[in-house]
Amino acid sequence: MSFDFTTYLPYLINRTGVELAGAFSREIAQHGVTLPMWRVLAALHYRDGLRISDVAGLTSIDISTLSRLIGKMEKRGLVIRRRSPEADGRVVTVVVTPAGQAATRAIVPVAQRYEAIALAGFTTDEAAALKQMLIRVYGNLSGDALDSAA
Amino acid sequence: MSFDFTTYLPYLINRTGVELAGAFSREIAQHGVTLPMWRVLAALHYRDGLRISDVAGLTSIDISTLSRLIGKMEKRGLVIRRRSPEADGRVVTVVVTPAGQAATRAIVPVAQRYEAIALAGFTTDEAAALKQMLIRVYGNLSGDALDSAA
DNA sequence: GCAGGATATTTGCAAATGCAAATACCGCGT
DNA sequence: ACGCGGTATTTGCATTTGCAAATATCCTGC
Repeated sequence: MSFDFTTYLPYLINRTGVELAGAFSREIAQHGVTLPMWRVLAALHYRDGLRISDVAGLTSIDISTLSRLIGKMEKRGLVIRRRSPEADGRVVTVVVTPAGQAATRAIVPVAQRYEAIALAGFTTDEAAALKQMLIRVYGNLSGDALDSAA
Repeated sequence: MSFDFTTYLPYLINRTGVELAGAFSREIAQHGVTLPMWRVLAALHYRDGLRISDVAGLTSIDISTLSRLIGKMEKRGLVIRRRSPEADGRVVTVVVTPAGQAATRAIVPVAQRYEAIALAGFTTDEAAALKQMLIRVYGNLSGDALDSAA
């Protein structure tokens, strides 16, 4: 049973993610935003007015967790839930408030700094290659590939 | 405020980790083991009889969460807590039982299959390069680099 | 125009999580 | 031998999480 823990891809990804999340979380707490909240803000910065389910898809946060998280963010004045009566009445879209935009503006430089720390010593090409490979891995995992394997 | 969400490293790492974890968890549940439990088993497969704090370091699981997790694993007969009276009496080491070994044997092939799925389309060199880069990133994050940045 | 199945979100609930305080133990200095 | 700061683990507690069921709305066929 040969199994080398230390070069096992899911392990390497997990520990890197946890480490990244921990340090970053502590710092953005000063801006009154938790890490999951930042993820939502980042998704909405990419495109404002997304539906809850779209935010879930982008952030990999469970949709029920997200529903409650959006509630908290609403209470903190970061976002607003909006139901459009004209469109599909089941859909809730999430819109960033000015306060949410301010929080995003404050955190983006922190986020960029952390990425720079993570990629210290990487050439531009190396960093791009790493990202591209992670995108490929994600592509391999999403959707049907897994179902057929199970 | 330029910030491209879709090529932001922590984002790419997080979503890949979540996707990987979700599919894999569902499958190993059939073996009566949760994902955090598998992480512990994998760490102990690497080296049996580790201290709780060492397992925490290897698995990136919080030490208090781990204390309770080990308790559950003990109840399921996967591992045993051991306090050696001769050595430092504060230390608890964790030892795998035959049932734990059997579970590990059952899951290792599943784990390998998932890694293969994740790395589908990668050459051996590419896969090695990806892993090596993740190890470098982790190195950049652990320890002092972050303190000086905060 | 209405029943019935599909989709989007919310809510109930039990379990997992992480921080901080408590506990147990070590070893040094006196 | 004793107290004291330091380390390893556990426990208390409030929060977060995710699955499954409930709710609300939509849409198609009749």
